[in-house]
Amino acid sequence: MTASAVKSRKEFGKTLAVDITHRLRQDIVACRLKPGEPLKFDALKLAFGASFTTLREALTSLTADGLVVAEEQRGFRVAPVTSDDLIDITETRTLIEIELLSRSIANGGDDWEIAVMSTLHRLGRIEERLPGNHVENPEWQIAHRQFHEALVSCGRSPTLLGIRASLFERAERYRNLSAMFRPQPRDKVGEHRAIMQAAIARDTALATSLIDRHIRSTSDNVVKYASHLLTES
Amino acid sequence: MTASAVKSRKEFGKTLAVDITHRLRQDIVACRLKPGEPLKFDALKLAFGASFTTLREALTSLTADGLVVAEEQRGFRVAPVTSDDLIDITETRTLIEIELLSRSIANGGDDWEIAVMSTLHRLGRIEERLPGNHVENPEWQIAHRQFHEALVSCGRSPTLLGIRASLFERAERYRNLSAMFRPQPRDKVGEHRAIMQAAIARDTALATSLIDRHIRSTSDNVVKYASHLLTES
DNA sequence: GCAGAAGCTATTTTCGAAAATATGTCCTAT
DNA sequence: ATAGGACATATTTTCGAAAATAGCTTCTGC
Repeated sequence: MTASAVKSRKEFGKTLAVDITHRLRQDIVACRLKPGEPLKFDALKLAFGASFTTLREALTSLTADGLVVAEEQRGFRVAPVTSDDLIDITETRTLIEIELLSRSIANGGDDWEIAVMSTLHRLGRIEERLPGNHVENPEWQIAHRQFHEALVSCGRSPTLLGIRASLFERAERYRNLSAMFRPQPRDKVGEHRAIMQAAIARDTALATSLIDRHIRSTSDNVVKYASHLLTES
Repeated sequence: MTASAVKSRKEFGKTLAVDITHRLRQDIVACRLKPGEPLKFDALKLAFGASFTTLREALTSLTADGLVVAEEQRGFRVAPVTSDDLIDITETRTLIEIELLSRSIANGGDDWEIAVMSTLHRLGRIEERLPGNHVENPEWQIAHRQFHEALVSCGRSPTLLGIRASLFERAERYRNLSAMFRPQPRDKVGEHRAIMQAAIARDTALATSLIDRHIRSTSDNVVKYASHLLTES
């Protein structure tokens, strides 16, 4: 267990349990906690400086997110990574992302266009500064997430947006897994720009088809470079 | 607070926390715990016979399901019912239910057809026995849920099926709310049979259009008979 | 009369000990 | 040798007390 060391308390939320949930989530998504790894309370206590109860609450939250699995009376483990799970996430994401992007294109106004363009711009600037493998760079990850969030931000469905956010995180874990072994990052700049342009142009058919391919090709890349890490099938 | 009295321990799961999660969920879906009602630990302790910690874990789980809302440092409340939320759930359900039904029609074999027909048959028998308002009857509720589950059971996506199950529960709470005030139950028998027939006939377009209307009309009925209970807008 | 502080009460949140359960080891009988 | 049982250890799960926080009431100064 090489979890994040004890940082400043209550970085993310008002309560310790919420804070630890976020930190555990980050550690799992970043694969600092390895897929399938048992999450034992003694070790977590040491790493996060919280009691059984608080940790238990955090793990229960993450179980709902699909990042942790619980076996009753036998504790918690980091959710394993499998090709079936990756396929499942990818298919579900395309369905939901396409729906939300369509709605955003229909509903978005000036502010939406500005948000999409500016988040993409920021992402581009970060990529210029770091020509290497930026997927491991947290700054890039945040900007990347914010661009995709901006695209769907006018979907007007809290439920669907919540599901989308959760799936994005589960997928991000697989991306991080593959990034460890990918020699050079594939060029997403062009893909992102094309999606932005189609969205701003209100070309729903093109934009959704591009986002569909974007999600699928990301998933294919994971299979290509990290298949040896995926258990099952 | 008129929650379910302390029943036999560990009815649903191996651990007490999981058990209490299920019981609390049932109480919320059945509206025995009213929407918006504060869930105070002293009262819950009395009603469920568990400690702070265990209750906290259960409430955290239900927060992820959208049946409970948490305000940090200010405790938990039963999720309020609002027209916006009902619309959101309904729209999201149609999207996901249509997708899963299409996939089931494409993938389902003999076993699937048998499951769909037999669950509908059971539902019909229960409705015959109880010509009144059967929505309040737990036996009917289980059979109704099992019929709809059977329809989508070959959707082959654990993630999507999990989301569907969660949304079904959230919608069920609204149905129960409206059932309290609806004078006579509308006749769902015909609707259910038509959906079953279209599904078995592998008429995807018809089946999905029927399920879409089925979900929307259920939602409309809630608005019709329980609008005075919905806060916001 | 009222704003704001200070203290008191109600409630949530966190903790570490104790109970319950699972897992591993060693012994015995066949 | 091996299956099965009994003990010992490791780990999770649950509990109630203690700490932290929010909300309410009262008091004071203007």
